[in-house]
Amino acid sequence: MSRDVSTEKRRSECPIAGTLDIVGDKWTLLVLRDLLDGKTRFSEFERSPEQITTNILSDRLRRLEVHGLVVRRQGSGRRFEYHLEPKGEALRDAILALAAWGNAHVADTWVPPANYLQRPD
Amino acid sequence: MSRDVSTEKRRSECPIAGTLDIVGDKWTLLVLRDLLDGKTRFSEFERSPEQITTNILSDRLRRLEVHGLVVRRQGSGRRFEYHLEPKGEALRDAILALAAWGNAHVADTWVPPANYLQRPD
DNA sequence: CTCAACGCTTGCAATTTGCAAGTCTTGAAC
DNA sequence: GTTCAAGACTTGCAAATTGCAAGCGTTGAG
Repeated sequence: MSRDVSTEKRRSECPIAGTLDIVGDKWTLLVLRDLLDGKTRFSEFERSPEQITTNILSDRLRRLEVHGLVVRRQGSGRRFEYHLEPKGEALRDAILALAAWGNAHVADTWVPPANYLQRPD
Repeated sequence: MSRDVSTEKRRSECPIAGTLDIVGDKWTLLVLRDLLDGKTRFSEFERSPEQITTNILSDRLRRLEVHGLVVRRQGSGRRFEYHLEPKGEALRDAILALAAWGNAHVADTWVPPANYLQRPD
């Protein structure tokens, strides 16, 4: 679906641009949100309210894996499980900051429970 | 170029999705970065290293204005100046978090000076 | 053994992005 | 007082990305 991830060009050496070159599209950060929320299976991501389509979901999971933010493991039976690596975990603060902005500035957003996406300690 | 901003549909009531519906594309956050960095003119954004094209830049500035993150003012002569509103300013923390992730996890990103994009006090 | 659910892939349409060129104002230089 | 260049865009069309619907190969339960 999208071209070889390893040939992708960076737009600049700016750290913000570099980050967006990896996660700056319409869907990737929402998949990461679900992973931070503890979801691990393809069908769980698919069931989120935004209704990502399967081709995009599968492409985004592959990219996240290639970039090392996610690992794909065998679950029970022949099902797969996707888990965050430290590199993906590390986006938690950025995602929480986006959530905070949404609650403050976008109308009719649901206010998540106090511990939503919070680092389990 | 893009269709009427006021008819755009939200994907869900999630605050993260709501935020991304406004700023979650390839370019918007980079324009915001430049605004936080004090740039105000069309040609200044155009000169950033990522080389945004003029049609996209003009579209993104219009969207940011419609959503109230930016105001467009008459500068000297008949030039325009774009300035952040509080709603746009409020994305600073999220953008700094993305920059921090980039510096930590993306190879060859330039490390910005300590006060880069920092809230002037 | 059958059948439904899971985890995808494929093909094609619609939308968005990218590129190049062109337009309309000033404001400065000659 | 006329050129000319810079700034701020718009337009048209090609290329890339996204969205939709359907299809396919494994399980695992009944």
